[in-house]
Amino acid sequence: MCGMIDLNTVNEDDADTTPSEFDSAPVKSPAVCLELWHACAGPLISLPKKGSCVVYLPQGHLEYVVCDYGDDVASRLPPHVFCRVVDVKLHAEAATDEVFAQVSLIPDSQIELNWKEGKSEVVVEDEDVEIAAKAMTPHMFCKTLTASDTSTHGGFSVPRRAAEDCFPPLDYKQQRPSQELVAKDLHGLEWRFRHIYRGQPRRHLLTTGWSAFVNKKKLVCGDAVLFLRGGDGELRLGIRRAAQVKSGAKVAVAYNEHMNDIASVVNAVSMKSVFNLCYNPRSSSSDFVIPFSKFSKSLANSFSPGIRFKMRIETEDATERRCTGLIVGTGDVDPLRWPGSKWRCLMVRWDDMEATRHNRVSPWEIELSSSVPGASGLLSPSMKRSRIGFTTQPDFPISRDGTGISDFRESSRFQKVLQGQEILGFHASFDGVDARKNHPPDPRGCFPGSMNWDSAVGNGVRSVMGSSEISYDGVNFSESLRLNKVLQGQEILSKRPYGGCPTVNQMLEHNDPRFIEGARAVSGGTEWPSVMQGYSTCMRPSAPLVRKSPMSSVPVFQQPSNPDPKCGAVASRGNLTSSSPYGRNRFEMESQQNLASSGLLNSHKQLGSFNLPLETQASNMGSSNLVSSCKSSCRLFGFLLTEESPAISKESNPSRIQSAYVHKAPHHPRGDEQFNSKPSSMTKIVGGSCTKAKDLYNVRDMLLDIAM
Amino acid sequence: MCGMIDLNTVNEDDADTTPSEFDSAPVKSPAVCLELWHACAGPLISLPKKGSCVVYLPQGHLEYVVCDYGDDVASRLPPHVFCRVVDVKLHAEAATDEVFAQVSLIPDSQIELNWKEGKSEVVVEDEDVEIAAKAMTPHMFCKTLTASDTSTHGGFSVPRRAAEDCFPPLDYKQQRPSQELVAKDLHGLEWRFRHIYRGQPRRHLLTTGWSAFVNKKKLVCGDAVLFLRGGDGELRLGIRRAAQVKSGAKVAVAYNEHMNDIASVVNAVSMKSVFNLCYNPRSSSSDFVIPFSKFSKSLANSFSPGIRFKMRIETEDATERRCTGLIVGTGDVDPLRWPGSKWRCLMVRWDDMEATRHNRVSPWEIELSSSVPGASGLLSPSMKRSRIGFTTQPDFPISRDGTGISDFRESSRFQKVLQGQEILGFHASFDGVDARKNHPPDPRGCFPGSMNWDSAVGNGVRSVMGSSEISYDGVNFSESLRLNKVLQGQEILSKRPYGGCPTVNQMLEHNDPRFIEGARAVSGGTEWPSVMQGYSTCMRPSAPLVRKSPMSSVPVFQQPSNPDPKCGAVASRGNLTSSSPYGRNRFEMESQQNLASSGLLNSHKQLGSFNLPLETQASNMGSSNLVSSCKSSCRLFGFLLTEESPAISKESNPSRIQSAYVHKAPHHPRGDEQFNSKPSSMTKIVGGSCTKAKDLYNVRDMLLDIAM
DNA sequence: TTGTTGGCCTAGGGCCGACAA
DNA sequence: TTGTCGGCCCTAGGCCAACAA
Repeated sequence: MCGMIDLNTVNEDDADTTPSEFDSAPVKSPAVCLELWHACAGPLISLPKKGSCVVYLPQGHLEYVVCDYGDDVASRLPPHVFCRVVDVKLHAEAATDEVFAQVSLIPDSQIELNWKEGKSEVVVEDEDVEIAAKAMTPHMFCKTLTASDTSTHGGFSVPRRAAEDCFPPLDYKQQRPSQELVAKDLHGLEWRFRHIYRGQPRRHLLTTGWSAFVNKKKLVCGDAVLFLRGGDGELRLGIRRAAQVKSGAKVAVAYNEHMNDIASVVNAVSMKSVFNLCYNPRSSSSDFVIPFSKFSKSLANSFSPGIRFKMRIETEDATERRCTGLIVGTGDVDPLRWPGSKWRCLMVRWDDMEATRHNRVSPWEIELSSSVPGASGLLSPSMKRSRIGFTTQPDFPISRDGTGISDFRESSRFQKVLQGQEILGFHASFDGVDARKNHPPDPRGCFPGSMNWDSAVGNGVRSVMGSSEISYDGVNFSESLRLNKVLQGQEILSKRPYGGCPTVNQMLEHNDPRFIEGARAVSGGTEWPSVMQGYSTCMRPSAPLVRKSPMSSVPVFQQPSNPDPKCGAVASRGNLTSSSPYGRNRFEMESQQNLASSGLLNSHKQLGSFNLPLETQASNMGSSNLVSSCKSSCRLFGFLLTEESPAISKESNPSRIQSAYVHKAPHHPRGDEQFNSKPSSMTKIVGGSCTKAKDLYNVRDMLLDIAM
Repeated sequence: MCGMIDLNTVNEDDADTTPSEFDSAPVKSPAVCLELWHACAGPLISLPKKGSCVVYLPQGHLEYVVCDYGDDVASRLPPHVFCRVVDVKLHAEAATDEVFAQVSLIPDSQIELNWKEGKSEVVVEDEDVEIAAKAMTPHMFCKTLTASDTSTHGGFSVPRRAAEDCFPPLDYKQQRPSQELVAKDLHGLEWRFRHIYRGQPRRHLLTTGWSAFVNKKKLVCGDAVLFLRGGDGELRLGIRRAAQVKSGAKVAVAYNEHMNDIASVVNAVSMKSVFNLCYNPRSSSSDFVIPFSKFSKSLANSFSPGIRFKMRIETEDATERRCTGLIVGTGDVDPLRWPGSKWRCLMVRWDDMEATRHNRVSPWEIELSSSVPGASGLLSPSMKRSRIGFTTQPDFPISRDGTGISDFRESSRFQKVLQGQEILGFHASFDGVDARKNHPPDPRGCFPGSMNWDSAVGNGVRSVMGSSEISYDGVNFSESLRLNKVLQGQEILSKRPYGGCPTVNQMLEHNDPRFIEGARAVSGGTEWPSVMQGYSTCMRPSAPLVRKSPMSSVPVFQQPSNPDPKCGAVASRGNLTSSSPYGRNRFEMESQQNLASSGLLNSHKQLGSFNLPLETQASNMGSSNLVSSCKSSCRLFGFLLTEESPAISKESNPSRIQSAYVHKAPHHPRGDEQFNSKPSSMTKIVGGSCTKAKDLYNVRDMLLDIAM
């Protein structure tokens, strides 16, 4: 009993170091435990790797922050800011323990130039050796808190295997084995718990100290806690909060920080200096920073009206849905301010009508269902020319009757785990058996990392053709590795060393710089008519669009001509004015897709994918030789799409940037002496909340450096 | 018991509407109860009146926020921004209940022009009739919480008179009279308390509900609560927190908001549009917005090296000290960025050496000790010329042996109240009996308001001579009215209707616009040599300053010549290098001052103060015909200066702007349609925290309107 | 008159095994 | 295996009068 009181007292003291209600303005701790950070971020996280190339889209960023904004930013920024990742720092909110990453980017016009010229150098800085080493953390568990866990009445019921795996062993010979656990949270704060093994039947419990933790962290039923035993034996303790509505104040803070971000980008682009964005893995998505490879590969495709596609969409509970739709047009969202921007340049029509999804998507968000391996790459040069030169060739064939083709990579990524499943470290067997069976690891020992960007962009793997299906095999393997363990619907992440892959520099098929440069200087009529925007759809003369009425949401297409003979799919003939002609049985549709894509795979492989690329960021058609083995998985996936089953439907999707960049760290782009001398004094004033102080400098920089 | 539980439950529910620890970013409620706001703001508050004229000094504002800043602001703003007060809105912080006011200003160059031409029109908008009517609130009390009040062990002990005055009467015939009190706080939230009259001897207590209030408001021993029964009988409940160290986060937020303020000023000045500043009555002072009348009157004086002055300085516990010193020079603080600025243009030397006060003050901060009624006005035209034209006349005589002359307005303003003193409404007798006896109210029924700016600036009363002692009588009366009730060291504010005074437009003695225009275009040598700054002191040739060494803090003056014969004081002869020659007995000094000032009063009255002006903002010498009756008050004042006695030393000082402007509300200076259309949608996003949302618009405006 | 203290009651925090899903 | 419940203990919140300043 004395020990229990001591525990409580200790936690009470610890609590004093946490921010009080009065000064809980968002303050971030500078650095956190790497493995704990990843554990808290969850399996969906994918971060750009230091040294890799990305594309930042200020248009998307601004749209995410405000629906309406002035022309000033647009006039100062290109629609696509090509950058190199200078640094990636991991942080956690002091008040909420929410993890986020600070990504430092530096504009690098060379990336764009190289790309336009068709060559692409990607420098790989293998600074992540120790990161990779530390990333292996098998001893970890995550449990969603039950009502009992969070009630004031009792303690925390520890799943048996979790306790045995993560906690120091108890002396079971004693009648009531117990010990004191000390676990550090993301901020390094220590939390002490009494761990006891008692009851009939025996079970592991955390008693004293637990309720203090629950109170201080404001945990509620549905939140998850996460214990992790590091290689050093130290116990770490993290939180994954249940999806919750953001308060007005939080929204406001996020807005503020976003505007700072954008202001700093404006400055940084003109100064070619570093700017920072913050990456919040668990916030709602708005992909305004994407890997360069994903960007370039997606643009290697041609997006003609009538092409079917699919897209993964996250839901609040971190589960994922897959939606399919039809491209109905292309064109600038905002031809005045962002001419030539690829941001949401595709007008789409979704298959499920009840969804109130955006009717515009960006090329990299989607995967074309009807793309043919090799076709895109083979046709792309002429495509580019046709795009500019008004040829009558359609960019791409359209699958027969509009259903398009879907791939099955999704299904293999779903690792169904039921309650009571074993917790396994990396050394244990993988759940992704099918994938491994069919695609043994790269003989050169190239292990994909858990963070897709790292392995993909960092290693600079890029297919010659720019078609992502070339790299499919490797990706599938990578993903099966990534999400291999789940306990009670909470993923157990087994991280892999990465960075061992050799850099592969390959040529891109894009040779026409105008494709990216876009119609920035073009008022209309050349590329995508900029007078058509919003609900209007644009297309090339070869596939003229006939709109019934300006406000009609159901445009009518003439059927495209010249379907690609190599493609197993046939151009759509359906009159698209009929309401949702695709609303047919999912299984039937996907079976069709299976046939089409499996047939395509072989022809594609013949095109010379000499390497096993590790990434699939480029969104294009999916095809897989796993088709024969994943029938049941497909059914599962179809089931998941129709029923909400969070415990099973948690999916790992490393090929997306699913997060919004919501916070920014400071930078001082100008060498102004007065400003350089200021931070120290200001930091002193602000005291402990160092990051907040830094944010202020942004405002100051903004105001004094830029505004005045 | 059931009733008690109900009470607790109700408060628990109420608590849900208060911001949680997670979203306690400063959010302000849009409007609060006027009388409660004033009660919480305390007696030191003085707000500019709607329609009145003020001078905003961005230099002071910037210095308050950052010690070091770029040249951009300065190049965009004049040192003195003449403005009209468009609006004054009262607010309270949602998280802390701290009151603040939002002051909307619009630049008005006409004020400056008129002033330079010697004429001054001040429009009085008598929109405050209902305000004045509501401002009368006799039924109020304020109690500093004791250890018992804030302990979890018990409730709140209500002072008997307070309970009888503010709470609904109890049925004392019952054995244990009790009732439920419902009081609304600044945000309109209702708090319920059980009010019981029990114990032996009987006393009033708040039991059930009290601890919930203490917890939710995070009250600690030393904070004060404030009950107020409005005219409608509704009970109101406010908080005055004890002086506390601001957290880093708070400092950061304040910084942020200040920068927004300044940015909006830059924009507003160029656009001649409205900008907003926020006025925090209880924050530390930095007078960068002052009433125009105070500004102009103070500058009507001549500030020559060697002149003695006094200045009121606030201390943390809201008490006030009065400091005296000597003017040792004049000149720009920052001749490069703010040439001609009157901000802290006076270099001073304080009498008490241990004080680490700023060695520069602004003219309106001080009151000259040796000014002679009429002398300033009579001499000022030549002064202006001499200032520009290098005459050899000293601006002003200096009192004999450097002690100077102080007035007794201070003393009459102190209304000593001991514990247990009666609570009296306005209708009751004043404590300022002396003042009333000697200075009956203006026969025209002009009652000074509790907010000095209102009566002073709003009524536009200005003396012909520009010497504030002319208006002394009225001021003294005003102030005695203002601070007439104190209970337990907490003031009970009895507000008066104001605005009943007729506008009096009078000519200023300033005819030379260059006096104000300053040496903005002058590089040096004409007015105040701008090459001399920082520690260097400037003076006119007639009163040359001999500094022992450049870094010496003890400059040596030649004694000024030509003391004004009308002045009872004689020019200082003391060698000012001797350390603190003024450090003598206060009473002796003040007795001297009494004699001097009383002698001066008559001569002054002969100069034709045909009106009874109501304000004393202009800081200049004080003189009073109260000299004979305020001997004891003087002693009290002297006592207060030497001993820290917060319960008694609380002083009303309406003639200062003692607060910093720390927060700003939004404005949309640009007529841009896009911006005008934005607020509604953004407000919707932010939801309840409307003011926060507005703040965001500032940032956006800043970024998009100005920066980009 | 009112701040502080001890007495006393009780709601709820917190540890336990029982029981059942 | 583990979520929930009732039993039980005990702390601390909270109401009270006594006492003292």
